Amino acid sequence: MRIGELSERTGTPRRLLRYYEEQGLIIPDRCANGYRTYDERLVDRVMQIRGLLDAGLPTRIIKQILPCLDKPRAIHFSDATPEMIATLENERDRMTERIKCLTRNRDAITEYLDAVRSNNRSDAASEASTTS
Amino acid sequence: MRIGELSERTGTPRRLLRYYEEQGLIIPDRCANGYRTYDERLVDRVMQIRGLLDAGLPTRIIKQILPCLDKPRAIHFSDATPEMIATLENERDRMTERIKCLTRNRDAITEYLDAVRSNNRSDAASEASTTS
DNA sequence: TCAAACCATCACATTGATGTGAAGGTCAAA
DNA sequence: TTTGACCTTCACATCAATGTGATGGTTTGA
Repeated sequence: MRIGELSERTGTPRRLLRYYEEQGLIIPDRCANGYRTYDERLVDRVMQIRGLLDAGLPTRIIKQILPCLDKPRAIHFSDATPEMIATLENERDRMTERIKCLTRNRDAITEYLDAVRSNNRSDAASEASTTS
Repeated sequence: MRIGELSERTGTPRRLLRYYEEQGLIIPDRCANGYRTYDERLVDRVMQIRGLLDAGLPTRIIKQILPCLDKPRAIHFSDATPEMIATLENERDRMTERIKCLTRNRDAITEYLDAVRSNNRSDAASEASTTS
């Protein structure tokens, strides 16, 4: 598919698809006229990239971890230098921290919302009992 | 405590502590000479802010959700306008998405690391059997 | 009392992710 | 064959988070 379709299907501005390419996150083919042409699988890949960006990872890191997330992965064992492994372990730990932080705060929001809701219910109840 | 100590205890540059204040995330007192003075509790608060920033939330959103994460929270019910509730529900959902994305990818990294390790083990084993 | 180590404000720079638009090539349909 | 909807590259702009440094006031200890 061409860039327009990928853009529509992933909800990503064309500008950013080119940017991700520039950052080495995706590598489209080119057809004879110079147009980029994207493999079907890049739809998921782009959404994965967007999710990771939204979760605070910079493209530099995403580029490093992306190749390790594919199966079959035997192909990528060559990347597994000790430095790379250390990087991955470090990023995994940072992601775990992020998950903890997000979970904690999300749960607090949920709790707050529950409290507000039950508060409103009792408001409504007492109002009903005084106005009727 | 003053800004230097808070900076040390949270690992946060002074510049950023002032920035967070400018964004309305923390509100230090001032002593007579104009120096900022921070409550003990702001240590945790700053680390919470940093965690959320690192997890991809912008200060604008952090500012909105922070007041709802405190207990006792009865004080903050006044903030609970319908728009605020909608915002919170929306942010909660986005956080859930982030958590899912991070978890999925972190688990994939873990899986990759496990695969690499077992691969290295079998390398070592076969090398041992051929060289000894 | 003077130096060192704090603090203040202000301002300009940078970086990463994005927005926007110009100038021009390609292609399909009227 | 021309129009409109694609595509290309290039460049400049913006925004949030952060770095850095200038300039100057305050406090503390030798």
